[in-house]
Amino acid sequence: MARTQGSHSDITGPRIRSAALKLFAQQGYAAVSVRQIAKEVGVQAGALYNYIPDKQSLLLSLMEGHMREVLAAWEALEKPDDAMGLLESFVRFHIRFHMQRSDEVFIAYMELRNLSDENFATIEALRRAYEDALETVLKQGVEAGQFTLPDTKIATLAVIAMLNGVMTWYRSGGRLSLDEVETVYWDMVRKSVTT
Amino acid sequence: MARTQGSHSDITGPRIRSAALKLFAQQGYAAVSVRQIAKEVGVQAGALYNYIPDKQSLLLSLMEGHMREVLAAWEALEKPDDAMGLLESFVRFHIRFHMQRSDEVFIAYMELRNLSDENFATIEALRRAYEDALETVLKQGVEAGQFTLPDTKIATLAVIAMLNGVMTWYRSGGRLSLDEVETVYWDMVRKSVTT
DNA sequence: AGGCTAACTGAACATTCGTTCAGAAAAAAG
DNA sequence: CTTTTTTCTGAACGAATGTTCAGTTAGCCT
Repeated sequence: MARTQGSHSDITGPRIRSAALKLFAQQGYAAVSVRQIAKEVGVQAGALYNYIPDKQSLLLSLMEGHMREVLAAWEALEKPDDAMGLLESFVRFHIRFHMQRSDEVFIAYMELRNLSDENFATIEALRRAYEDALETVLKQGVEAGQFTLPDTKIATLAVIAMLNGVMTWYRSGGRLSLDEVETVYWDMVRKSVTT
Repeated sequence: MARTQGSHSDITGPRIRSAALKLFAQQGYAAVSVRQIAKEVGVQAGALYNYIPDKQSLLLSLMEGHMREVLAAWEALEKPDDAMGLLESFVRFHIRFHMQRSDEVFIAYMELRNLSDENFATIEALRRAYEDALETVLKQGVEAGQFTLPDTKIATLAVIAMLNGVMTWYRSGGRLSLDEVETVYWDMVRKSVTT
């Protein structure tokens, strides 16, 4: 046997990516074998190499794709222009967007150490760009006298870390709706940056 | 050759644990081989099995040991009895303690998925106990009218996530001293839980 | 109908993995 | 000094790893 029924590049390619995404998030990059990914797709291990140069490139591609999507989504969002409204937009956007892609987020934050130095630098630059988006908002608020912060850089990291925490515990169908969670977090963030 | 000069169970045991700790934190449990740990200790791979039943037990032991130490250290701490003072104590304790053991923390939060179901439950229970310590403080503050929180459970998780964020970026010798960092975070936490 | 090519199989490759164990040597006990 | 015990070596085990590739077939084109 060789080429199987209904096989198609357009289909197999994305399926490899989504299978890898799910498995990497579940078990970690190093713990997932190429054969495991192939099995999930329903194909032999060797077939993957028609789509990826090697395992590490697959990881990089997943991470880089995710980071670029986050940035693009934030850029594309319609935003108010006062700092307070911007910050609320960011908080709600971050929680909503990241909750919809918890696997991608998990990988992007956990598998950095499995990247080569060069690839690491690539991803790190993208993450910094996203952090800068928030810091810009905070700086604007400080200048306008709306926020009181001794250090916008630390505040940026603190807020993002806090928001990322949602993904470690929130499960849809739980006690609170996603909208309620957004509001609770926005409340805490707002208070933490104002006087 | 067999037993080498100066070999001693009392020495090799801890050295295995600390080598494993360092390597697991650096590269992840799944990516570190038993032979790598052995090399770091300066011993052959087989020798490790005089000290551990298997690789997984080593991971569990490291995680469990850490969690118990955190809990014990918090219990042993001398604390004020008003909620505000307690919360400040917790924030400063958490940052200081966890910064001194960043490897342990990293492992305890990242390698949960490499644990068997039973072992996972053990660690999860210990983590919950620590979270409860903070939630108790928050509840006390809410009852006393000092804190304003719609949901102490979420607030607990949000605060811990925020504090844990320090470890992803703080490096000693940087722009701020650990004490200053503590103060900045305490400021944000205090404001986020009060009106 | 027949040929072409894209898509996949299945076997093989050298390495590495976690783990076991008989035996050797150092340290402790007598 | 001799014996016992503790601690480690070195080789071996089968299984699994990432990756390559010649061969086979399904779907498209003419």
